[in-house]
Amino acid sequence: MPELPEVETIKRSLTPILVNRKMEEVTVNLPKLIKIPFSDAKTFEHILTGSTIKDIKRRGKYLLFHLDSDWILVIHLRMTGRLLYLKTDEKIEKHTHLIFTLDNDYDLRFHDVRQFGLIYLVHKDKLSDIKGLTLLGPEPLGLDFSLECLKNAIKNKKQKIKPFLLDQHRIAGIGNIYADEILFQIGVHPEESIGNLSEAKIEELWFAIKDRLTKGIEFRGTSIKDYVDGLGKSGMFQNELRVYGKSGEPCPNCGHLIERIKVGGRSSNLCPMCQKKRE
DNA sequence: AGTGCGACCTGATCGC
DNA sequence: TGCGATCAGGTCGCAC
Repeated sequence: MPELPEVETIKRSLTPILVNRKMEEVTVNLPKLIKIPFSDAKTFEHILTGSTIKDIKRRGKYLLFHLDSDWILVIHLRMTGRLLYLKTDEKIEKHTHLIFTLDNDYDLRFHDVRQFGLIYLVHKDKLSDIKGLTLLGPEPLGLDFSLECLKNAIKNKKQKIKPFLLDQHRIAGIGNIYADEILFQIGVHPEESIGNLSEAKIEELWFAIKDRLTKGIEFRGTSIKDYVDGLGKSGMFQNELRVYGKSGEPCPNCGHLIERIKVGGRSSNLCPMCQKKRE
C-alpha cells in the first residue's frame, strides 16, 4: 500500500502528536506480526510499556520510532497497514492488531487487513538485524541520490526498468504507482532494458523520480483503497495520476487509450504511443 | 545476474 | 443471488 510519499505523510502527521508521548500500555492482538528479535508478544509489550517516543524517522517505506530507551520500534506497513491516532474510548475496529495506549487518552493503533505488515523491536545497536532495512538503496530525495549514483546503479545492467525501479536495494521507496507515473513522465516503456537508456534519458529519469515523489508528498499521498495518514485523512495525489489505474482511459498527452500489462508479475499501466519500447 | 513463481492474507469486484 | 476466479499499492525465498 504505502510507498515513500505515503509513509512520509504518515510520519509528518504523527510526529507532532506522538513525540514526547508515553506508552502506558501495549497490547498485541496478533503475535505473529512481531518479528526480530523475538516473536514473543509479552516481551514486546513489557519492553515498550512506559517508553516515551522521542522521534519518528522514515527510511524507504519503513517507519522508525526512536524511544527514550535503547530500543527502536520499526514498522513496515506493506500493502494495507495503517497507523491511526484515535481516542482510547473509540471502538476497536476489526483487524486492529496492535494498540499503544498513550498517556493522553489516545491510542496509536496498527490496523492491517492483510496482515502483511512487519513490526520489529530492536536494540539500537542491532538495527542491522533487520535485513530489509539495512540493504535499502539510497533515499531518492536525499543528497546521496545524485545523478552519478543513478548512473552507477544502471551501468552494465540489463534489467527491465520497471523491476529496477521497484527494487528497494537499488533505490528506496518507489512502489508500483509511482514507478508507473515516473515511466510515463519520461516516455519509457516498463520493459525497456535500463542498459538502453541514453545519458539524457537517465538524467530525465533521475529528475522524474524526485519530481513524482516530491509531488506525491506535496499532495499528501495517493488514496485509492486503503491509504490514510495517521489522522485518518486521505491524500490527494490520486487526482494527479496520469496512468496508474487508468487503463482504458485516454492518455493525457496524446489521447490514445492507456493499456495495462504485466511486467515482472506486477501490473503496469502505460500509454503505448508515448512509451514505445526501444530508444 | 536476471526472471518467474509461490508464499504470506483478506476483501472487493467481475463474469457467469 | 451465488460462486469461483482474479486482483490489490510489498517483499522474500527459491528454482531455473
